[in-house]
Order: sequence, then structure tokens, then C-alpha cells
Amino acid sequence: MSGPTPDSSRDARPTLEAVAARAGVSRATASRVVNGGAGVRQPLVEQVRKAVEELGYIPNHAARTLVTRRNGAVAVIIDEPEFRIFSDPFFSRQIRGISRELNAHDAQLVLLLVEGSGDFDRVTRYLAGGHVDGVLAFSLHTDDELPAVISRFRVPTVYGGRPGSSGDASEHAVPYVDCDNRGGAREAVRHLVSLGRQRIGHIAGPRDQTSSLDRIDGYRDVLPEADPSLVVDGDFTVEGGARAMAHLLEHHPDLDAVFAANDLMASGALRVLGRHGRRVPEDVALVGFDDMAQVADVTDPPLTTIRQDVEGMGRLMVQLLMQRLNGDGTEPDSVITPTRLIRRASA
Amino acid sequence: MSGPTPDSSRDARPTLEAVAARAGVSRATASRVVNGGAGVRQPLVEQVRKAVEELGYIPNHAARTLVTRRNGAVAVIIDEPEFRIFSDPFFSRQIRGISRELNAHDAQLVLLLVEGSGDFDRVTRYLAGGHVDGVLAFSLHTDDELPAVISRFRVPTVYGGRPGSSGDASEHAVPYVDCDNRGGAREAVRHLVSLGRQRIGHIAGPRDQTSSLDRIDGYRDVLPEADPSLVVDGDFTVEGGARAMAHLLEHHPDLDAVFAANDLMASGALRVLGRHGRRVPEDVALVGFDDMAQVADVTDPPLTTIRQDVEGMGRLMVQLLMQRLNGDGTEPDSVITPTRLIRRASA
DNA sequence: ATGAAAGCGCTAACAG
DNA sequence: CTGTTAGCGCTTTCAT
Repeated sequence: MSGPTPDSSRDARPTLEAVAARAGVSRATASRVVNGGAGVRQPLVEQVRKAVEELGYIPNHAARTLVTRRNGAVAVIIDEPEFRIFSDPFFSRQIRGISRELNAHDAQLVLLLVEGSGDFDRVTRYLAGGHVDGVLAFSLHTDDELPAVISRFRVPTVYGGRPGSSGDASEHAVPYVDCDNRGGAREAVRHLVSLGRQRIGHIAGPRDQTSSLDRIDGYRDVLPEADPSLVVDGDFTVEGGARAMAHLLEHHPDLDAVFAANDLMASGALRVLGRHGRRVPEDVALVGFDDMAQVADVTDPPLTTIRQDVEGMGRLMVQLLMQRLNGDGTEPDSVITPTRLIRRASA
Repeated sequence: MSGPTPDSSRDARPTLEAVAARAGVSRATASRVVNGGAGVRQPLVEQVRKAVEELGYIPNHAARTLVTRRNGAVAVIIDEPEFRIFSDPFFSRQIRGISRELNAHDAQLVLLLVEGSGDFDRVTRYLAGGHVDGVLAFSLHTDDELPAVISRFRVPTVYGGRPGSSGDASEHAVPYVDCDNRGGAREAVRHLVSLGRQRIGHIAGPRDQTSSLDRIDGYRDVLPEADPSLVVDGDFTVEGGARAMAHLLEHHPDLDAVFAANDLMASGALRVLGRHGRRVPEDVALVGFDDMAQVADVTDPPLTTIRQDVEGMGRLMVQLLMQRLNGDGTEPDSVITPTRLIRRASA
């Protein structure tokens, strides 16, 4: 395969060589111009630019990667059981933020969806293959094995959400971006207290996620003396929230407020409250978490909730990674983003 | 936990050369074995395999791409305004299906999120750069310019959802995967009719999406004589559904059934129906579309709806693309997947 | 069946 | 400042 095939115009991508020839310079100079043009005299720069333009030259990424060992791509690894990614806009929004910021850095987003340890081999091979410059990982479960897998390859990584214990504190601390779960929870509960509520329950998220644990801590920060049975576990779903609410109502009929660890559970709780004849917020005040679109703003009544800037967190993750990639090689610090109470009608 | 990590496998990734040397064969033979081992004598195959194992050899993708002109990656392009990707689990599920099937084919998923024509340049450059072997595109708007952009590069493509007119019928027909929107809508309305309902309204989706149009057509197939004002436009959101329902109730107080073009709008309609003192399904029967988790199954009452196999559609898209990539080069046919009525309590 | 050798398209010393 | 010269790691004729 040496001669150019005349009839397949798609195969005819011009190379740097062609650009150089057309501009009357060497390949090296053409390369310099394509990569910013530093240290090349202006007239030459323009000749090359013109040639690039006329030929419609586009650099061959593979060739460039081969020599620079940089691939201009970042892997986003999401290790999450189906039920959440199916129903939670959380990832969609975070990915939107990541995508935007990655675009700004001219980097590609390679999506790696992991569904249990069966996929670790694949991810391992991929990471070991050095196909990406860095990794953005969502490891929301404290017992997740993924951090261990990732850390084995020393590929620059930033976590979304505070990793659980398996992150092995002895290792180099991997930076993460998370919202102020604990502070947000405090704000939610304090709001309820400021409303004069006396018996405040908490519908918690799964205990294997740091965000759940942090929100419980926030609740306890404000109500250290509260009856432990006022905290009931949910699973971040509407149904789970409904079940937890029913349980709470059964054991604490005198309840006058609830802080649910997310909006989905709050909406489930809302329905149960209605069925039991409790008016919201008159009888029971309710605060959620996330300010999830199409949920918090459309329930009846709309939810008072704690907003976290999910998209901004996504962008931040990319910024930290780029800082690590292009900076002096030191690990950047983790970032905790602020939350904000959004007052609607439920509390 | 344990001592210092054996940092032997640093930056020095073994090359094919190293494998060949260790196995006592030429690079060419080593390459053959790594790529399936066809035409190499068994003993040699084993020697090479052993060397690969011992060295932990992983092929350098860039080098391979450079010569084969294959990159083992597929781009997923989503051109969607924020409000939907933020609130609709649809894409999450479809991507899950795509991811699974891509994994099975050992291909990577490069995610390209497009937000308006400002991003076309970037996508254009990327596609023109030949960075991916194929494209899976979601172009849900009939006025979308993306198909035009994509078709310019003749990169093998499969669409998710039937493209609108801008697909230029004169061009080579690009295959797509879509569910039977029209048939599903017919099924929904027929169900309502079989329940003895006489005045059946339809809350439609945005007119710039073929799925909305097809569902309207399905409604009309069953009720060709229905008053046109029984069809009210929504926007696929909860709020939009609520508004449309209020409108419908105002103009057709005698309504006894509604078919909403998706579950989100159905849930909005449900709330408005409740506020107006209409019991569901006694006074007004309601059918949705999608069978969206955490929506259709958790409303009160739970929604009777039309289920579409979103994940399966994602897998199918990949299969069609692979067929095009590895097959005889002919465009595969589009696929329409069946829908199914899921009976719950709302109708 | 195997090996030698020629690149794929690009960047990065190193000269000039 | 610019051109020359080596490769980056791999696949693939083409001989043997």
C-alpha cells in the first residue's frame, strides 16, 4: 500500500509534510507553527498558517500521542449500581460541567461505566494502557474497591465526592471535590429549629456513602441530644423515603419536622405525610437536599432544600486535574464547595 | 498497611520489542501472537504469551492506531438543551446500554456534549480529525443542524431516534434506532378506549421532536374524529404537563381520559387533576409514556404507561454501528423497537 | 512459518 | 531562527 488511491477522497488527509512543502518550509517549522508558532518568524508563520488553511490540515492525534506521550483525553469513571444512575440527574449535571470544562482545555472525555468488580479488569487494562492523561472518578461507596485499583497506576486522579476509608490514608492523599454536606445539613436543621420545631426527624441516605454520613453528622451537630431513633435510614429513592417516613410517623407521631438527606426521599416522605393527614408545613415541616430540578420545584408544596452546585463541582474537578497535569506535579488540595438553603413552601 | 510499594513498573512500559526479545522471536512474530496468533506455530505462540504475561505487556494504542488507522473508539454525540439532560434519565439509560455493548466490542466511548451551534466547530474538528471509528448521535430536534455537520465527514453513524427532515432524504439514508412511538401511542389510546372512555385528551411533547409527532399521529390513528383542541402541547417537563392539564380541564371539563406523551408530563397532570378534585382513574383515566423509573412507579396512583426499552435501544445502536464497521460496508437498516403497555393504577 | 525492513505522522534534540 | 535527523511502538509487506 504505497500509491495514493485516487478515488477515495476520505483517505486523502494531508500530513504535516504536505503543509511544509506547500509553505516552502521544513516539517519541523511547520510543526512549530501548528503548535503555537513560538520562535518562528512572522512571515513564515503566516505562510504555514495559509497552507494549513488551504489544505484543511488537521494534526494526526495518534502520531502526536506516540511521541509526546500525551493523549489529550481524560477518563470519567463512574462506579454505581444501576438504580441510581437511572433515576438521578446528579451525574448528568456533573458530567455536563466536566464536559464544558474539558472542552475549554481542549481535552476529550472518555466515559468508563463500571458495574461491579467484573469490570475492574477492563478498567485496569485501560488505565494501564496509558490511554488517558488523567482520571475523574466517582466513588461514592465507602467500601468501593475502585480507589485501590486506580491508585495502582499512579495516573493523576481527582475524586468526585469524598472517598471512603478504602482510600488508605497512608497513600498519597487523592484530591476530591465535594459539597459541604455536613454544613448544608446543619443549615437545614437549624432552619427547622428557627421555625420553632421541637421534634425533628432525619431520613438518612445509605450508610456506605460519605455524603450520607456527613449529613447525619450535620444533623447531630445541631441536635446532639436528639433521640437516635429519630434518624431512620433510607436509600436515596422516592420509595425509600416513603418507607422511612412511614416508619418515623409510626414511632414518633408527635414529630413536627423532618430533614431528608435528598429531595427524592423528601418527595416520598411528602406523599406519606399527606396520606396520614399531616399538612406540610403546618403540621410537619420538611427540608430536602440537592435542589434537584423537576423534583424539589414541582412537589406540592415545593420543597425547601439545600442546593449544591453540581455542575460547578464538575468543572472544579477538571480544574484540579489540569492543575495537577500542567502544574508542578504536586497534588492540589481537595475542595469543599458551599451549599445554600433554598426556601420554598415545605418549611 | 504493608511496606513501601514495589515501584518497579514505573514509566518504563515494556514494548513489543521487549516481549520479542524475551520470547526469542522477532517483533513481527510477537505482533502476530498479540493480535490473535494466526499463522504462528503453537510453541512460539506460547513462548510469546508467556513473555507478555511476565512483562505485563500492554500494546500501545497510539502506535497501533497510527498504522492501522483504527482507533477503537466511538463518539457519542448528544445535542440537547440543558433542561432535558438535567431532568431526564433517558440519556443515562441509553448510554448505559451503549457502554455495555461497546465494552463487549472492546471499544471506548468518547462523549461529546453539544450545546448549540457554537460547539459545532469543535465537533467538526474532532470528527474531521478521524479520532473515532464511528458516531452514535442523538439528534432529537427536527431543525437540528447536527446531521448536516456529521454527514459532511462520511464517518459511519447511527442515530438514536428518528432524525427530522434536515437529514436530507437525498443523502445516503443514515440508520437509526427508535422505539415504535406511533404504535405505542396507539396502544395507549386504545387502552383508554377499551376502558369505555369517550373524551380522551392528549398532552403532546414539543413539536420539534419526531417522537412527539409520532405519538400525536398514533393518537390520531385511533381517534381520527377527535376535536383537535383535545391535543395540547407540553414540553416533556412536569410543569409543562401541569399547565397543559389545566388548559385541557378548562376547555374540556367533560374530559374522562388523557394520554400524556411522557411520564413526567403525566405526573404533572396528575397533580393538577387532584387539585381540581378529579379522581384518577375513576373520573379521569391517565396513561403516560416511557415507564420512567422513580416517576411512573411512584406517583399516586402509579402510572399506567407505555414502556420502551431504552437500554436495549442503546445496545442496538452499537450493534448497527459495528455491523457497518466490520461488515461489508453497506449501511444497515434502521430498527424500530416494540413498546409495551404497563398497566398500573392510573388507567 | 518466520524475520528483516519499511514506514504510519509527528515532535524534539541537535546542528547550522 | 530554521532544517536535519532520529526515533515514538507498532503492523505489514516481502523475502527467506
